Amino acid sequence: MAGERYNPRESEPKWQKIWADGEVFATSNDDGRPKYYVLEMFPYPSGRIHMGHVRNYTMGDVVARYKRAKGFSVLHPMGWDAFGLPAENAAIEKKVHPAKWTYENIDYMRGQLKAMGLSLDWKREVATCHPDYYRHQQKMFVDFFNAGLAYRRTSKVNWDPVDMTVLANEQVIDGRGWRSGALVEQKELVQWNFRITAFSEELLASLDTLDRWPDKVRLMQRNWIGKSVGLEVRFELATPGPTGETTLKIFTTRPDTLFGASFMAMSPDHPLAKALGEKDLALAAFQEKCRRMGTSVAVLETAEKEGYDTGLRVKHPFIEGKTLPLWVANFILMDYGTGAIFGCPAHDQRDLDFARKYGLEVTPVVLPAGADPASFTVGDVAVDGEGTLFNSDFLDGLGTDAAFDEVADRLEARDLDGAPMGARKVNFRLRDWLISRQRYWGCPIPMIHCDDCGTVPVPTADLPVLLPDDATFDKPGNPLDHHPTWKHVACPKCGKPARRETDTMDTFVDSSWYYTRFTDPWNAQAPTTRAVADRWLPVDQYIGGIEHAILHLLYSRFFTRAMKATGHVGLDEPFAGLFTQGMVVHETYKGPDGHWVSPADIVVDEVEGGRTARMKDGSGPVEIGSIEKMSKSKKNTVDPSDIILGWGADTARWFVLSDSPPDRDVIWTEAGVEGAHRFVQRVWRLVCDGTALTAAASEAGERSAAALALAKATHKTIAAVEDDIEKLGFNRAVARLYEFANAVGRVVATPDAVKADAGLARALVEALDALVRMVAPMMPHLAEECWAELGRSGLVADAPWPKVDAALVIDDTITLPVQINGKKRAELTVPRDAGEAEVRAAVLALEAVQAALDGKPPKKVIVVPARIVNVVA
RNA sequence: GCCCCAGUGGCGAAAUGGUAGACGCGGCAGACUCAAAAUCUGUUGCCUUCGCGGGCGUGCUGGUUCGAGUCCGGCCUGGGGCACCA
Repeated sequence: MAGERYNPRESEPKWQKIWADGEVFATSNDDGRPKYYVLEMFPYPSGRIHMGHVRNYTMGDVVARYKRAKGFSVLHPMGWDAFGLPAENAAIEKKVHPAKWTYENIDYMRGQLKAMGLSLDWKREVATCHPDYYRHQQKMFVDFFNAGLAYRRTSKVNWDPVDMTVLANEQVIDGRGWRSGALVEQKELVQWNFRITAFSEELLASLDTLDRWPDKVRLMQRNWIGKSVGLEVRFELATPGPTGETTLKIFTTRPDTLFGASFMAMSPDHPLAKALGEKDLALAAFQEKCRRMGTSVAVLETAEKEGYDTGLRVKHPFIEGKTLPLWVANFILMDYGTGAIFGCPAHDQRDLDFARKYGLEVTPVVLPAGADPASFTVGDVAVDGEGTLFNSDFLDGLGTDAAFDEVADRLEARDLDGAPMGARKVNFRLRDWLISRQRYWGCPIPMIHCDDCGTVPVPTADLPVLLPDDATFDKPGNPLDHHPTWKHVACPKCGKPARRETDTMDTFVDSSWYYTRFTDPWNAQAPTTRAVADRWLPVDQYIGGIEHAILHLLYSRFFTRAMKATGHVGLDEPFAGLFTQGMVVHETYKGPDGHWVSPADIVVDEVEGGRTARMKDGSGPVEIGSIEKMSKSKKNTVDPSDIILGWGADTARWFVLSDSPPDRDVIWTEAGVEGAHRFVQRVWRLVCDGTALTAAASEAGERSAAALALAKATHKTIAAVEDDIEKLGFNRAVARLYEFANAVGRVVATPDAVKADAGLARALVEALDALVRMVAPMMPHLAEECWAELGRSGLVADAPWPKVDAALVIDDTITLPVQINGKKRAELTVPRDAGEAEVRAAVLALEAVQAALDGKPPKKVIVVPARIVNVVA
């Protein structure tokens, strides 16, 4: 065997079979050792795995295998986020049933994942589209409903009037339906929601406890929840509204700027705006135009600000006789605050843009520090910071915070129609979670509508509510709704004919508790087995894409609380540790005909520092484009199966761990893969060649200098790699292993020295043993092959992580850089435990320091122990 | 538009506020070879110098510090999210 190249095509399936047959990675719920739950975000079964999956699952697998080696009882499961739109699109476009499409994709992708050699417990696999999974989700929905956490309200959707269907935001392109091309309308539907806002304060406060989450994710969630302390103010209308309204309630976080108010604005969906629109054709037309923009906030806020002057006027609460015009404006969201604001253009950019467009007054009332009140003006940039009030009557001279309180106090004390005019209020940006989807391929919402009894939950005994198999997808609209029989059902309360809810759940619901189901997926009676769930949870390390930083993670945090409230789990926070990985990106290529071409179809030539590309089939030159996220549309994808077939899973795994820090994007390159594969072969060669030299290894006495150096390298590497893996710094761990392999290689390259020195041979045995154990979490197949070559029994997958000998990690002397005025000018080697005075004296005696000081005493000498010395001349 | 993040050699990158460029890729030179592949060794930020050495250098710009890739302010560029893609 030695001397031959390592053949992954032969070895990888062999070891995968041995692991599977031995159930090496099956996890028992009765294991007494300390638990470690590592989880990667489960995939949507789109058809094939992509490089992003390879990266994600490799990282998780390294952690899982490493923790196993550290003696933990590791839970490392896998499943499928299997409901969703693409299956329904496939049904429409390819005439294949969503279930068939989904399960076939799962089968194929499971095979791909297995070829990666992941240490997964496949016995716990779940698919969210399977009734064995979603029946429990339906049970929890009913529990949430009974606990007041699920309710119905009216919400807006994007409506395609031609396809008669609700469109996802991504299906609305430039205001038109992606399939029909019809202008999209907003439509109001009564829909199911989860009351996530019941936990706003808690979801916010609890972020502080998630100390193993990235700060950026916590910050994003904090901003998303968007707690703000402000004032609700009821303004008096100068003349009553169309249905007798006398006041307009607004929410503001800046009551201090009230004297700078120059207009009032409300959402096109505000009840008053709607009432006005019924009598004002021009306003109705404006509202219609707003409704055609769709429901996406990003679209609303990037659209040019437009408004319509209703002609109504609103009294300024503090300026006698002053009234403000009331506008309907497209950038005011009905979902935030009260759906109406007062506009203060000088101190809010959106208000300023609006005021400039319509020629409204701009009165600055907050003077930034250092500005001159006489000459201060606002141009096209609003001044939104703190300052001192001016142009503001009784507020003049106050700071912004004091002015806030003064206005709040006065308005709270003032009466308008029998109630205080102002009220301090905490407002959250977070909205309740709309879970209704008017689609087939999702978890049916287990409710029944009865004309007499109202909305009644499906009794537990009748769960699950199964999706009908015989749905049709060639008609516009919701297949569940137009199914001939499915929705007709007897009311569980009174027995009279009633109708099933035909909405299904948002797929984010499915992914909000799968990690809990993994703890006991065999429980047919209940979503969870409390004791088991409580033992495994929280997930110790969750790994997935940064694109899930807000929604999926926030919904899961809510869902866990809701499950706790309904008795299904005993904890609040599901993910103790979170890591967000970067994307896999690749160069793009355009062929001779100007179309995108696949990397598989081209050849790159390196010439004189430059790179050019041409078609493999000789049809012409290829233009190398920018590096972008791998996508089908740009054809810059690399199929993991091709890589695994050509190079082996270990090469692919090593590559995605190498070079790029895991939280940053990684660029897939052919050259990088070749480099990774070279290392696979190099480890194999080292183990084979090294083993051949160490037959005479013995425990014999004194260690030679060479033996000590190798032993030190071994233990320093173990310490460093361990530290790196604990911090998920896989690229650093890889670099340390390269370095270590180089050190081992230098020893193996001197066979005579090894043969003559039993201590060195012993150190080499130890080094190779450690190398294989350290490489095992990353390249498990290669490691097993090497383990056998080393003559070890059993599997390296079952072997413990090597132990660090602390004495070999610490050196006796250290070399300190010596700076003069912050620039490195010399080095100084001192004993590790040298005192500060000793170091200082030695530094001042250095020739370079003497020369720089030129006989004068130093102004300052900074000695940072074991780090650096800086002499200030 | 709003929120968040990133930017360092030819390339991917490393660096608890303390020697910028570890490690890898690529390049160059050499060894082995009839030759090539594979492998191994050396070298490789830029400018300057025969050399020793010196100067410059972490997107731009200003600041804090004995010392800034790292901290703070203002920009530029690229990316993620914005509630029905997952």
